[in-house]
Amino acid sequence: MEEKVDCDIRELLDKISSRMRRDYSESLRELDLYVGQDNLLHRLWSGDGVTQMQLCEHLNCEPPTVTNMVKSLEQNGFIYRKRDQKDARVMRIYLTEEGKELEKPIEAKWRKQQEKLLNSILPEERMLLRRIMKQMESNLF
Amino acid sequence: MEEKVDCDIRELLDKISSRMRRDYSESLRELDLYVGQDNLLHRLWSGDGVTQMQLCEHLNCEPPTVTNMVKSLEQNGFIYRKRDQKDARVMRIYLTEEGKELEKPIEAKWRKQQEKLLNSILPEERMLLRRIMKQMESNLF
DNA sequence: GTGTTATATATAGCTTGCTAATCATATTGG
DNA sequence: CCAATATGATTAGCAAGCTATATATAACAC
Repeated sequence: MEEKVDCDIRELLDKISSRMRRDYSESLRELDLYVGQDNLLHRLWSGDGVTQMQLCEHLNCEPPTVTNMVKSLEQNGFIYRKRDQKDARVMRIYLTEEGKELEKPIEAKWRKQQEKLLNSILPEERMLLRRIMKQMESNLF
Repeated sequence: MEEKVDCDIRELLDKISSRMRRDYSESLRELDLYVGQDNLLHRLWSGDGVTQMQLCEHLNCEPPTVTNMVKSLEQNGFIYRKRDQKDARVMRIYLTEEGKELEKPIEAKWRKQQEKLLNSILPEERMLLRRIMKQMESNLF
């Protein structure tokens, strides 16, 4: 019985996240972005000139993934790359004007998505949910 | 303030699910499977001879995704395809012996993963979490 | 019965992710 | 100073996911 509840949680998490990703992905296409690229841009909005390794850490993904995302975002004109002056191995990533302009529309989409997700869930429940999820996060890392 | 809490929830969900997927993916490689394929097999364990459209619905994904997954699983010898007798458009998917044998090891991995995820979260909290997530699920669909 | 429309699957081409292997540059040890 | 090692990024190749498009078959309309 309790086993079943736990199992539902794993499945539910899976369903919710894949559905969210799908919805969100569709919504981002309006801005000529793919899902995940918004997170990379998010990191840049709080400070340009970051290395790809730093993006790896922030996105919690592997270097080739960042290489691909950066390539795609550069081709679409949202960012540009510049080789570091002191260390020629390092690429530093900067926002273009177009990239900077995405901050507000993306934030609006985030807000919209979280409103949809949390609809009719009470503030106390949200607090509790957040606490439990924090615990789950630390369990995984 | 409350805005911030909500935002954390969206981000947390994203982090948790991507981390879970990553861990799980790595774990499945021991069985020569890729993440997502276990869900397809899961549908077959509760009844063979399903069409690809039915798999689409169960996995909540698009037809080309199922085509690719089925191709990969067939090449690895876990399933086989047979054209329907009455409707020549339809492909029916069946488990091979190898595919059937995966049920227990995969269930073990599920259990292990959910134990890791829910570590130190109390039964009452789990019940509540499940209820809130059910609400979130219905918000999205 | 033939033409049109609907349905099931497949193909092409894209991005996100991964791993394994490669390349270029830095750093460190002798 | 030069060899060995470490580090940052890239490339190749794979699977999950998508969209748009194509193909084959079925069902429906006239």
